[in-house]
Amino acid sequence: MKGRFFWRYFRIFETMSLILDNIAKHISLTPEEEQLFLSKTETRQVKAKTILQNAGQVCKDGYFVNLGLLRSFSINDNIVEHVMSFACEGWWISDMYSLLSQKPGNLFIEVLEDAEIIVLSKENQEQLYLEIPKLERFFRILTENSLVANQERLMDNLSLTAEERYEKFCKKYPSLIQKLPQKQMASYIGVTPEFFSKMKARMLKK
Amino acid sequence: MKGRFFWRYFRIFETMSLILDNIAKHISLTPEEEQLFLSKTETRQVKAKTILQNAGQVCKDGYFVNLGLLRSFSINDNIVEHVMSFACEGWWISDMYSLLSQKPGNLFIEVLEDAEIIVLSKENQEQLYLEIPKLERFFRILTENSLVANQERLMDNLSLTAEERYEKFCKKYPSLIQKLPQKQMASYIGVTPEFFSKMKARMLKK
DNA sequence: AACATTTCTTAACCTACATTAAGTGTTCCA
DNA sequence: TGGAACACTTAATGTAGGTTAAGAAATGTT
Repeated sequence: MKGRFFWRYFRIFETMSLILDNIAKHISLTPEEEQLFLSKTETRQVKAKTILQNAGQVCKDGYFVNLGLLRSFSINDNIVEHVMSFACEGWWISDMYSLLSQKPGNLFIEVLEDAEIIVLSKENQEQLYLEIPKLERFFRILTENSLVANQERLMDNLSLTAEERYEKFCKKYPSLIQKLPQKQMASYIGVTPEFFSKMKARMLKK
Repeated sequence: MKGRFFWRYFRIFETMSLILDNIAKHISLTPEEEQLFLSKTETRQVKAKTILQNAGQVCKDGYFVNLGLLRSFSINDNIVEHVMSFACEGWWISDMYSLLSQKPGNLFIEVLEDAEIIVLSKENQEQLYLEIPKLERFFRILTENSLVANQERLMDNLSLTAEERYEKFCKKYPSLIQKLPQKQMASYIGVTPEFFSKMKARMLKK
């Protein structure tokens, strides 16, 4: 049992710097600023299948993933799910629309694999902007990269076949393919699980 | 002929403040900072059909539209065009991927209607970030809003029919519908001009 | 180990949208 | 002002991907 605790805290210690490394890639903070940043966050262990955010509610937090796997998705006509994004180690995830507008959102955020996440509340984020203005730059760059990725995905959906989108997805996120159930991938590239299955069989024949 | 010049300069004078108003919605600049900002930009008159940015080239500038109408689009297999975005009065437009990465882009930027634009080069933008750090916040917010709009469009493409996407587009950009040729709208919502035409006829019958 | 739940596969049939092609306005500019 | 280029329409035919349904694997839970 001791071992368990050891590993748990070791892991937290180890992953604690992941988010700081992430930030350091774009701006440089002093050790004091780093501590201030961390003090405004909360690290949380969450189990698979936990719903962190429900559609219809106002989103209060952004999440940074230390370990594990999350997804955000919307539900259509109470039936069909559409994956907006996945987030694994080192990625941020949130319902940006709701977080920014503070209006009820359309997205669910769900834990796909037991995860350790860092929670940054909207409130604390705003405070941090005032206390460490450099963070404006960091989140600007983060958002810019998100936007570019999203624009590419949009154009891909308009111009590529499902097969081409799948191949692109595999190249772009090789680590995710191992972890993801097929239906999640199908939803992300924008086809039904049935068609996805057929498509994969067809691709194997070549 | 005198009249022409008068109106031309009157218009520039008048629209000059559009971009400042735009900025003032999110951050407040001192008059000096406003002048500094403007001094880093260049106002340009461009005629319809001008191509401001070519795919395959590195994008050096962002454009703010004072007057007129622009679009960005990519071309598939040298045949099919897909509209990424439109920009009319008060909107920014650029090839974000290329502008940020400084790698050759995939987008064309074309003037659809004679326009007056404000050009902000990447270089000057970076300088302005250093001289007026508040601008980080402004462009962060701008990018955030872009991201949210783009995410919604992506989900709409995954979950709505062409008819529903068209209706949404009409509600969201009523002023654009008047100006845009149908084929541009068709391309934006992601269908062929032929299908778009058929769809409109079908919708009228109801 | 055994049951329930979820995921994946296969197959028959269906539909939203694409393609091709031909014809009819419009716009523009020499 | 006339014709070339472009924008829009209509219609026949084609197809990528959806729907429904049923069974087989895999996974989780007790």
